[in-house]
Amino acid sequence: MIDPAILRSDPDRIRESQRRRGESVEVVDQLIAADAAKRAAQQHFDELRNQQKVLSKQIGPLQGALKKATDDAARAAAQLEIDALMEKASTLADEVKAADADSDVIAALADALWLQISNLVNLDSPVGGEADFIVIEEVGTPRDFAAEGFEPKDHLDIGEHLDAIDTVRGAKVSGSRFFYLKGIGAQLEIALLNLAMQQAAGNGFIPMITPAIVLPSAMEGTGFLGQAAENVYRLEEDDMYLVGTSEVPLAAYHSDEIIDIEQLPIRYAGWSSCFRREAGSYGKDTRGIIRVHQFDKVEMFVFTTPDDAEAEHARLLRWERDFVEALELPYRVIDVATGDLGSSAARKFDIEAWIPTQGAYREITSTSNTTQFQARRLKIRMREGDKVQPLATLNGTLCAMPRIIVAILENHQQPDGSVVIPQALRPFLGGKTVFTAPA
RNA sequence: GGAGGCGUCGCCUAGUCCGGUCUAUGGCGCCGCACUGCUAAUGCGGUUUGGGUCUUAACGCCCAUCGGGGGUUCAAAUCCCCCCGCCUCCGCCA
Repeated sequence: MIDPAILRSDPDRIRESQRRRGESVEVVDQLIAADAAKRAAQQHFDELRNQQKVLSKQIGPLQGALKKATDDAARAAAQLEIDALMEKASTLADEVKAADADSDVIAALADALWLQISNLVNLDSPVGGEADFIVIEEVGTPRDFAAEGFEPKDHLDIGEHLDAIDTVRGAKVSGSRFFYLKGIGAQLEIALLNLAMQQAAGNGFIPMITPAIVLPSAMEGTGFLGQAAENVYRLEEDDMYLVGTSEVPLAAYHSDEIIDIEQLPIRYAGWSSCFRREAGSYGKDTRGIIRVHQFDKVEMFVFTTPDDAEAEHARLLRWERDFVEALELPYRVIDVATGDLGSSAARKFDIEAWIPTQGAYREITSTSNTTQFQARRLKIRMREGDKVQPLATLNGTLCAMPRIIVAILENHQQPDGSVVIPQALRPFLGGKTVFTAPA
């Protein structure tokens, strides 16, 4: 959630953000009313509760005096006094109970509205929908296969030729959008994992292997139960969720904690399986492994100060580019438009790799500055002297396996169906330079 | 899955049997001040978090917070119920 103080001091800023996102503006006005009502109800309760405590504290000592009293007259007098107070206290107790119940209902309403407000967009983000991104830079030159004299095959043809990818049996066992990585394919993923983790560790990231099933609080805290909820697998029996990214367990790792500012930034590189229902994507990318229900990913996640967040965001993008460049893939960087940010991000940069058989750039990484939005929901704060305030969190893809594998196979394929291995990966594949079909 | 024990404001800990004197004890750590040639030691004071209110601000005051939720009561860390987590033992198991 965003800073509640902004709702009172500068609601127009929130309205403008919602407008740029193409999300509800009137929810802001509902929230202003609900927020005021919440505070009023709380105040009413606080007052009554205070009266009740005052009364209670008078009754206590009187009870003691009553026990100690020796003569009947004193006992009767004390009893009389107690009875009078008790009567008042009794009606007050009912009022307190009612005020408490009221306050709970009103607070729940306000809290529910808060969850509908997305993060404040960065004013530098291009305004618009999915197609309104800005291309920041194109790097590398797509190969000219015509000049080389052959027609490029798509990643699935190559993967099947190398016996590296098996989507047919994936579908047989688990249904559509599931696949096996086999032989060379499995080795390739492991090599990519090692390269990614080596790079991340070199940049100060702590390697992490995270849970892939989390409680609702973690899912909600990271903002995945809003509009994105339809893409999340839920375990009905246990009321738990399969994560779509290790961003979730990494962000929630420090939930309810206060971190000394001296320890920031804290950087984690998380490795986990990711699960996505891909609801609403029927018919899209049905061939191959570009869009699948389960895949593995190395995710970078950073806890830092709000002041440092933008600079860290630039660093995350740089590290993502380093990785893609190490794999010798042509790519471009885009500045994602406000309507396509997701609820948590204030700003988002995607890297898209060139996919020869599609003649298009396709997303392979995404890095978001979620400012204090997730931290506030997850109660992750930093201590600076005697001040405590929510810190900033950021995330970025280092290596989403299927899409990187697609890009490598397609961009580095040879006329004979083999695939040249990028230099950087060779040390993790026993020095092998090329993938060829098994005999 | 079964049996037992436990969960207190950074860490450790008292309090829970028997409700009010808990405004939650003490130690460690940390912060400030004093003393000191410096350090150490010592002394004094402070030190949960969130919300509200007042204020330019600070201070102050009020409410909540003893794993979470519900209940009993004028009053709950304390009594009752449900849930969660941790530990020990047993069973099962990659």
